[in-house]
Amino acid sequence: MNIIFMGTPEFSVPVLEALAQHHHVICVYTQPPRPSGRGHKVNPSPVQQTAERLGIPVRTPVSLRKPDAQAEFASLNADVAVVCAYGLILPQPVLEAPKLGCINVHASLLPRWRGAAPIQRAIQAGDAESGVTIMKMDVGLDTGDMLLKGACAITPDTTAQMLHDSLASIGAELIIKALADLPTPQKQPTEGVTYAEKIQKEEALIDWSLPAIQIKRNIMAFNPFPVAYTTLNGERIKIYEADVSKATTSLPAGTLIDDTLSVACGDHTVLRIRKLQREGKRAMTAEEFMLGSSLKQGERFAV
RNA sequence: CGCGGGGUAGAGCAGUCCGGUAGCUUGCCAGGCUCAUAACCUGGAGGUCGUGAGGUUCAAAUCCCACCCCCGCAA
Repeated sequence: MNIIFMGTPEFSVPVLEALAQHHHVICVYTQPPRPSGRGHKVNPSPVQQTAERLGIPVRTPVSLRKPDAQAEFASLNADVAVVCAYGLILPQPVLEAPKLGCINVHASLLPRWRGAAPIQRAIQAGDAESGVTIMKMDVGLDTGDMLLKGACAITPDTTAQMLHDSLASIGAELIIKALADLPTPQKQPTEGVTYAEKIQKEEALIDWSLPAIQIKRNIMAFNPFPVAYTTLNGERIKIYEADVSKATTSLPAGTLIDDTLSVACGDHTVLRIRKLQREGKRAMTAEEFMLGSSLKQGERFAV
C-alpha cells in the first residue's frame, strides 16, 4: 500500500519504521524543526530524522487548514494515511483524501483517555492497564470507530517512559496487523469516556499535602518528562522515582522525617524518595545523594 | 551569540572568593571483635584536581586564556 505517515515525537518512530518495512511510505508529515534544546539550536523532529534516514520525503507544513496544503496532500494519491501523535488537527478534506481515509494509532484503550496525554494520565489515575487503539479518524477528538486494540499492564513502578516504549512497540505491531486485516470498524462505547488533558509544566511541582500514593503516581507519570520537582531553599530538585513508605507521621507535609529522604505527605503518609537530581547535577539514587549532602531530617521542602 | 550550575580517589561531595606539600562520607582490601547486624574498632590501597609539557607566579585544584564534556532553566 502507498502510505502517508504523519507523526512527530519519539513515540511515532517505531510505527513509522514498521510501516516502512511492510509498505511503501510515500511521504512523511511532521512538525517543522524548531529552535530547541540548549543554545536554541534548530532540531528536526524524531520522525523527521527517521524519515531522512530511511530516505522518505518529508513535509513540514505549519498547518493543514490552507487549501494549497490540502491540495498537496491529496495529490499524493495515498491509499491510507497513518497518523500517530502528529500534533496537528486534520480538517475534513484531509481526512477524506486518502482512499481508505486516515487511521490513527492512539496510546490508550478508547474511549478512555482520548486526547493529548493518555500515557501520563493513565499512570496518574492509577490505572491497572493501558493499551493502544487503532481507529479510523473522524472530525472528533479521538472519537473514530475502532479497528484493533492491544492491552498492556501498568504496575506501581511503571514510569511513563516504560509505558511509552511498550505502547509504541504494541502500536507498531497493531498498525501492520490492522492494515493487513482491515477489520470491521466498531463504534466506541458511550460509557467510560475520559479525556487526557495535555500536561502542564506546573503540574510537575509536587504538592506534598497530597497522599503519598498520589504523589508517587504523579512522579511515575512525569518521568521522564517534565519530571516531578520540589524546591528546597529556592533550589529546584527533580524527583524521578519514589516509594510509598509503610511509616506514618504527624509532621507537616514536605518535612524530611529521617536522613534517608523520607518525606511527610498528606493524610500522615510518607514517601521515600528513591532517585533525584539537583540543578546542574546528574540524577542519582537517594543513597548517593545523601553521601555528599548536608540535608538533615527536619528540613522541609516547599509545599 | 537565549540564561545559569558543574567536571577533585570506584561513587557522592568539601576545598576555589583570601594561591603554599589534597580532605570528608561511602565503597574496596587486610586484620580484630561479635550468637548476630547496612554493627563496631584498627590498618591499607586508590587522585595527571576535565584538557592544553598554555599564561601569571618562588609556588596554581585555587588567578588568567582557549578548548572538550555533563547538567538545570527557557523553548
